[in-house]
Amino acid sequence: MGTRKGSVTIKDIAKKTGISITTVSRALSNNPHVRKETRELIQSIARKYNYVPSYRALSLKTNRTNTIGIVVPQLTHEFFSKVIRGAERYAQDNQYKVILCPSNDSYEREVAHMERLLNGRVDGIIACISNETRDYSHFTRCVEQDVPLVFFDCVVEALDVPKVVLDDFNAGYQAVKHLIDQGCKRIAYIGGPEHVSVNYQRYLGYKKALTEVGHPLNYQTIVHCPTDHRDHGESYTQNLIQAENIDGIFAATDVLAIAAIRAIKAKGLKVPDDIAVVGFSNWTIGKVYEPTLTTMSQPGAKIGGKAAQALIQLINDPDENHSRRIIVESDLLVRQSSTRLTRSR
Amino acid sequence: MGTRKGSVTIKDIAKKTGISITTVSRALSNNPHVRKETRELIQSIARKYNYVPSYRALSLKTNRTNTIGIVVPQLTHEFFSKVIRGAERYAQDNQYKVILCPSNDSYEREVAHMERLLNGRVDGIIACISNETRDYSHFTRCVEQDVPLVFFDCVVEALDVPKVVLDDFNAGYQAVKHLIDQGCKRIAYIGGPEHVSVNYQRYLGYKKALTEVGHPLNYQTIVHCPTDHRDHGESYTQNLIQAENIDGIFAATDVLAIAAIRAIKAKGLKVPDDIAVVGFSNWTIGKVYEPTLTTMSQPGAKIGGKAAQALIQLINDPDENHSRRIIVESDLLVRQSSTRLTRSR
DNA sequence: TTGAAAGCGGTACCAT
DNA sequence: ATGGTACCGCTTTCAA
Repeated sequence: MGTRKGSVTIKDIAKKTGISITTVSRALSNNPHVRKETRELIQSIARKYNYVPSYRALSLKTNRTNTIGIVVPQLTHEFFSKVIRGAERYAQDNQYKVILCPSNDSYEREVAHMERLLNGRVDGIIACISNETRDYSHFTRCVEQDVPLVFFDCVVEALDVPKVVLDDFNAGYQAVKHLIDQGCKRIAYIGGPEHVSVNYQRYLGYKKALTEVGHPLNYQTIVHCPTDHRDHGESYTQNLIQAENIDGIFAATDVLAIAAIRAIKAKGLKVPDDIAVVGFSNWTIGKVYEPTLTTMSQPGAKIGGKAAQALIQLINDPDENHSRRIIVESDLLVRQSSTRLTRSR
Repeated sequence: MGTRKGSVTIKDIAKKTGISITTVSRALSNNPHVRKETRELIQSIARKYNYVPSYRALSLKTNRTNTIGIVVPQLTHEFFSKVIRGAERYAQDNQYKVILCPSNDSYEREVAHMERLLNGRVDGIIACISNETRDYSHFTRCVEQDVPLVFFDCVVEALDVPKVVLDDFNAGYQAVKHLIDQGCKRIAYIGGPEHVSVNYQRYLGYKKALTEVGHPLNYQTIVHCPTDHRDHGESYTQNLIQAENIDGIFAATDVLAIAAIRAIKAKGLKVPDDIAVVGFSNWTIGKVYEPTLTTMSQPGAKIGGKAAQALIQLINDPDENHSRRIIVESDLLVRQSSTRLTRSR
């Protein structure tokens, strides 16, 4: 009996049959250098006693854990849930398991997770850095120790590893372009912290779209919220529409978009007729809310799947081209909150 | 050099210092039977060469993985996300890591996950069975092999293991009681598949509340949807309000509740004035939707945390009382969709 | 075709 | 205080 209570080892089978450990091992791995009868005997005994090879012994021997770690800022977040789902799906289809490392947007937790992964527990790591993270040495260490690493969404540009990202810049551009096409002239921007690169890229896309058609940039109508929580979104939008005469809003997240719409409604204005709104991320809520929310897609499962794929490639071939950048496209999903041309009145 | 590229082993340090492996091991674990200078020398070398004990060797030796598996039907689901967050949090605080096993409500995947966990990869498992699962032998096997197991939410009653559940029956009762208190006389029920025990319990709570105050049970106003998808919810509700004259709905999930409200609005009726609605689960959307949704709380993080706690207890003390049932209470959260007495007109 | 033994990276018992 | 060695469960080389 092995040490998992009730678990049988190769040694047990060897003893029981009087055959050597070596032969048992060979028989169980269908090595041809074993006589057919011997093999069948051993395999039947193994089946009978419910033999299962020990994961622990195997991973010590083979230096493989068949496990990857996934470091994410948030768990209860539609985008990250989907990323994890996509990554897990790809991993499972390739015999890998996934260890979950939510940092809860805390730098300390993120570092702690990385530390505890760099002891041979996983074969590689997928990570999205937290909003709070300014120092990247825990990731540098990972690379130094030759643990395969792939970033997604919020990445460390300085590190020479594969990165899977949305084309946030172009997505922001498209969103605002759409508002312009709907006839909006004074389009505001409201987004999360500017230092988070995805937000900044979306913002740059906004600027480009406006500049391109010669709309003036009014910095009074550009708001970088300290977080993208609903509460902030509502109050900032309130201030915004109080002070400025706008007819369109591009919100860098759906949460902020819905918060904005609530504020607009509260002021007695109508969406999209008075102010059209486009969000970002395609959250479920946007399909159900009234009006339904125009938004940019952010295919989390696809991003997660591609990240897992890149990681597993890297594990199997450590010398491949590291600095690949895998870009996932975002699509405009037109719904009620922005469709002014087709409105009924 | 160990076999993680760049990783140093105890043996390397022994060689480098000319000290025995044993002493190095002792020094690194702060064993007092090592001379202070020796210890400090070894520790400084270890630090210098970035020594990290091998997780793989350790887990083979100690028969501990410090990892637990969590089997859930869905990942991108607010409730399960929260459960996972709660479980992971507790696990992390107790030096455990979590392996994710989403079954995606597929019996096959659930079985596959369990198989791959029963090889010594984890110290224990937390599980919620999928809607599809009718055969429980993969869980029976888990118990037979003495792998600690804890169920939550959708549990296998027949198995003698700890279970963490919401008091669904009482919660359903409270929800309907609230509608009655609001003056509703003809209250409909709409829920997910009846064979899923949590749905059935909520339904029983509904029946009890009605029976208790002498309201007649009208089976025309009791709908068990094949799934709890929005689409089903909307069409079933449409039929319901078409055929029956109701003034209240208890929906066994928030998804169905919102679907119901959409159908009601589409018919030109008002919530809560014409029909009051109470949902179940306290999803984020219910706080933002208009009207905001009255609902029963379903504290996922708490449930996950308690499950992890029970599991880790079981791991550390396998002889403890197995058949514990840990019941988490649900609270009524009154919002606009049901507040008829305080409505402004 | 089969078996003995070394080794993966640690720990811990038994000597010295 | 320090070192030799067996062992955890399995694979693999070498020998027979």
